[in-house]
Amino acid sequence: MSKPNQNSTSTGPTTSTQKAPAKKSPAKQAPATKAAVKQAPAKKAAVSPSPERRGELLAIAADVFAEQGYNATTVRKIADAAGMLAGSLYYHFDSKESMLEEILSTFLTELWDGYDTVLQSRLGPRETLEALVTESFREIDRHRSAVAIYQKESRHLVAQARFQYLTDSQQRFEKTWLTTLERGVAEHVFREDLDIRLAYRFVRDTVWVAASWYRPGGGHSPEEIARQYLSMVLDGIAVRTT
Amino acid sequence: MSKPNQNSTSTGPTTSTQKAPAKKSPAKQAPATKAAVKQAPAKKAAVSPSPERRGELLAIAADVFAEQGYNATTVRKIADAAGMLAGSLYYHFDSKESMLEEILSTFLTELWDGYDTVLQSRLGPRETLEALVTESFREIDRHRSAVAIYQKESRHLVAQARFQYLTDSQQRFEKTWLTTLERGVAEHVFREDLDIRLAYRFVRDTVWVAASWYRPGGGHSPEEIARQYLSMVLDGIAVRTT
DNA sequence: TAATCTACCAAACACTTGTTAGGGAAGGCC
DNA sequence: GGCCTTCCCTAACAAGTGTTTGGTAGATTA
Repeated sequence: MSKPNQNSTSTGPTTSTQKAPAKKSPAKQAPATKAAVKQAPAKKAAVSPSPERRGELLAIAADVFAEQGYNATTVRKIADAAGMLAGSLYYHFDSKESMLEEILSTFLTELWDGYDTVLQSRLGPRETLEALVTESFREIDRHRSAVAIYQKESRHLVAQARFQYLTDSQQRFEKTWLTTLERGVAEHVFREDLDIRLAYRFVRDTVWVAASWYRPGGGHSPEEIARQYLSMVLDGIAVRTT
Repeated sequence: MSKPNQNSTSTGPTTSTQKAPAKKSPAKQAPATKAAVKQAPAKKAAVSPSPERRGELLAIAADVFAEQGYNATTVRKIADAAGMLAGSLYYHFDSKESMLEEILSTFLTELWDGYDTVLQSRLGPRETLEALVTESFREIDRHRSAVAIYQKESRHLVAQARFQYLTDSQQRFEKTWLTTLERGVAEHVFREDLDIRLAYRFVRDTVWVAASWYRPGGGHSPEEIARQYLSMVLDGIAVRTT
């Protein structure tokens, strides 16, 4: 009678794999509606529940996921935080997992929008690194919950076909950074005596773990933090002995 | 008839708070045995189940916790990995949570043993930092699962009185690092133009996130990784422009 | 040989989990 | 007015959860 939800807006960033429902989730539940699985009912348009409300609820869910962890978060807790009952969430979303997916895919889409803008500027390697790091801190500022969730859960999710885009994004991420670092070494702006993969992980991790402690409005703007981080990453914390 | 378990060996590192059972866990379950909660039955000695077997099982549990996450890990999965049934675990441990506690407390105890050895040597600030970082990578090498668990779960656990020692350890950790950094600034071996708290988080995070990708026997020894990390942290990845 | 321990199994328990089905109040539109 | 849509509630479900209880095979001790 009333169930127009589904994730019509999960654009599936970086790669538009758009896998069919696949259906795996918790247990073989309700063998009712035995058909209607074969090919997905032609994507029933893309409307019904207002996208604004979805966005609100997703923001709430993201906060709870980030704070308690995905598995420790029950749909009832999310509903509580939203001031409604558990079942009501299923008017907007078709599963707890699809909320997670939409949160992460939205974040990654915007992240890569920012990265692509940087990369298209074709800056030098050092300037590219600076711009990428700064952009990363801006994304942490904007999507701090999503980043925290990504950090904690992505490792367990990559196994599932539904989250294929996480793997894709990660690979593209790695390639982007490695290329930048290698270019820097070739142009003699980055040290060549370092293991480049180690340096990659070093830069990557130092940036993103900041999401675990960063709180917006805490005296430091993202750009300010980025500047300090870059100063440490590029020049180190030791005093120059010249 | 047979239930000699309990966590007699959880020494509760850094601070021996030794809180009583507290009993909170999953729901108010089983109103049977309504008494026997009031004051904990006087710590029934400290023997029975062989400590070796406990250690084996804890190592297995730690691996599963680290890989799947604590909440996503069911006791049945642990039992599976150990080649036994879920209920049998309760001969050795009195709860899933107490396994987690023993894993983390064991790790932290050994970690602080190592740190204390370093700190007692009264090295200069730079040498202290180098030694602490190196020691950290050795601990990651030895307790990689425990470190991974600590990274992922400690944030949710600090709220519980049972895990008070996590907070204690964290505070001591912070004080140790901040002092070392401040000393370094005072002695002009570390840059003084940096936000010291930011530098602290920078160093702390860069070290410990390595546990998420580090795999022992992967070509790099802990000391080797430490050396490279230290090189980046201290001198940066950029080429010196003198 | 009998008594005792150790370490596990088998089966259940009380409860929580994600999810569904049907219904209904509020408001806009004809 | 009647109708439809939007958004939520009530109440339940089936499976999965941590944990307990009682039992027992096999080694160890007496």
